Amino acid sequence: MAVTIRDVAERAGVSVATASRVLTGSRNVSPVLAERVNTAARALGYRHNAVASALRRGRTNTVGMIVPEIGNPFFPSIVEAVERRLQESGRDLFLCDAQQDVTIERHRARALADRQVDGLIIVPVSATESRATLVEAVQRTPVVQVDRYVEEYPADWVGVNDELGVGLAVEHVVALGARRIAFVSASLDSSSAQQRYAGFERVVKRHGLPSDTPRLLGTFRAEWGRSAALQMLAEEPFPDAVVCGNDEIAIGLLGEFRRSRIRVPEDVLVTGFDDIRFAQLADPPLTTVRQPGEQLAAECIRLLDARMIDRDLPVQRVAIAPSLVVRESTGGSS
Amino acid sequence: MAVTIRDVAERAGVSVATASRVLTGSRNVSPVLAERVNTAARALGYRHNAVASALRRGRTNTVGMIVPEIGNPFFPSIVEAVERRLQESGRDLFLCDAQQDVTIERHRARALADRQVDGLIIVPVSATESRATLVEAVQRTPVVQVDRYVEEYPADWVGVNDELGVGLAVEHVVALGARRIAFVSASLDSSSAQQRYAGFERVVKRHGLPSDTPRLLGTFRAEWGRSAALQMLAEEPFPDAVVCGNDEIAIGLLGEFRRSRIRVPEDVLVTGFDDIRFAQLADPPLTTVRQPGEQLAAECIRLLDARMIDRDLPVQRVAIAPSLVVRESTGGSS
DNA sequence: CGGGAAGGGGTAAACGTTTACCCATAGGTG
DNA sequence: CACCTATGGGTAAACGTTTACCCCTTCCCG
Repeated sequence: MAVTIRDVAERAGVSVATASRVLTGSRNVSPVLAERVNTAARALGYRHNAVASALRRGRTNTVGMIVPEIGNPFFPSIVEAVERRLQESGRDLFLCDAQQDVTIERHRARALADRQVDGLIIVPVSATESRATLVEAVQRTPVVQVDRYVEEYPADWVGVNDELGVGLAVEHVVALGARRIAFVSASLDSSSAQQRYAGFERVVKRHGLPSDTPRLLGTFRAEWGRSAALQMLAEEPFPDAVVCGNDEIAIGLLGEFRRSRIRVPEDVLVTGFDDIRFAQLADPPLTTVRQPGEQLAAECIRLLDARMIDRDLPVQRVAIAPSLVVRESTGGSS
Repeated sequence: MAVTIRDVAERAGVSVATASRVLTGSRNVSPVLAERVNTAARALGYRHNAVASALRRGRTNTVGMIVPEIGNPFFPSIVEAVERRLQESGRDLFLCDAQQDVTIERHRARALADRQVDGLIIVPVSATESRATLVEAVQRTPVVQVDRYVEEYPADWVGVNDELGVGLAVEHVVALGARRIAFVSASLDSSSAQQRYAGFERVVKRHGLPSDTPRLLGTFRAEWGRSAALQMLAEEPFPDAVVCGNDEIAIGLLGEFRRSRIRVPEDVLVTGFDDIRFAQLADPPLTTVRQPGEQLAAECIRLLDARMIDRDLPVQRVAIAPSLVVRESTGGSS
């Protein structure tokens, strides 16, 4: 079998305790013995057994993360940022995909907890149906919600102020003269969808804009953007601007408008949300609300670490203000 | 602390052995006792400790996966497919991101092996510099390479026939009358880049096409597509067609062409590779070579399972034939 | 020089499962 | 009835670390 710490100790002529102390640096060991242990370990090709260590210490130096769907290009950006942060403290990230399914999400959460991750970062699939999973997870391990959160259960959260973000987009198109503004987003299953919708309604109301414009709620996918576009094209009057719940929807919308010879931004203004990689590559480049991924990640790890130190800390919800990125889909930079 | 199998056994009035046997189903237990154990477990909220189990059994029911960069939209699609496959056999996937860095890649591989994953699926960052990592991993656990492979080290691989795939694209534009064909791709660090380049040269040579057209090798990113486009615009003569090493490059290229009022496909034909989600949303929708993600995933798991059963199996390399998806960037469907 | 503290070493008991091994009983067979 | 096998149960030894606890020196200080 594999070489164990026992083999190392034997070859170095010390006890396993000493070997362990050298290898983990948990206590001072005389330089002579330390050197002997290190050479023995190297010579034997010793590899630390993280499972045994985890069993004994009760911690794994590992953080779990669950995202609703890794294919949604917004999530990879935040995963990458989180991973970079964790690396600084020498921890590893295990990433799981819930495939937009709360049952799978629950399985993943359990699998991670069963493996004794030191903490869990989760973007809940649903504001309501992910609650049970979250509650269970919180009892087992420190948990931080990112981007989305679960209703009626207080747990740490860090994300962008969605409500404000969509507000920025609406204000922007209003400033450009739009009056009839449509909203295309995902159905209100997730907190982001809810908050973004609320932001839209708030600003529309505040400016006394017509409220009979389309509010089309489907999914956060480009497919939905396409069909929403078709739906709007079939109806009169056509809106001055379409504010979208995320970039993918907006990109789908742009594609369909293009096909139908609707010019953006001349005939209609379009905005997105997230500022994913492809937003600036869209045709025309997409005005959108940028989520500051690095900050989100930094805050997320901070929260998680705080919770790991003290499970009884008061719940924190950190909302970071997003910023508007103006591109050609609303006429380009001022 | 948490409730252990010992607590369950006690409450059910049986030995830990019996409790374990009921809970894992490893041996027959009389229905009466089984029922008692199950109710006890439920009542106490018993959760299986996967770490302890892993230590004792030497296996974890877990597969590790490392991709060069989760932000590259091709990888999520294959990750999703792999995850679905694994789910069928009740295993979990732990995904890691190498951030395009062979050092991080090595860390991740070790972290996964240290945690006793039952197998490792890896898309190597580099054809040469990932070799050491791969060799080390293979000694510790069953490994399957996906999409890319490492040079001069025989290990299982499953991927698409890149050489053939690019060939399809070139043949396609040749059939449409293109003579001067440029190639924009990533530098030849990875096997995919190498194979795709080889496929390009082979078909160009076979048709006796001019070989003084641009061969621009940078990265697999849209950014690079942009600058390659600028480079080509600055030179005479302008090519009839540009075959790109992946979709992201092609999309960057399309963006720059659009800005420079070069019409696609009228002035130049453009093809991609991968058929990522955004290929059909590009402007114009992108003709590309589709990687059959589900098949890749299925084959990958099959290989991994075979290798888990017998470590001494001869090395297998499975190349799946890709297919061409014709869209408007080359004039649309025939 | 007595006593306490500090430093560095070892022994062995955890951590929570799984399972090899043993034992008792029941049932079948010659 | 002797013997064998099948079945279902328990005991306790792993799995590889970490660490509580103990011991022995050495050193410092009053």
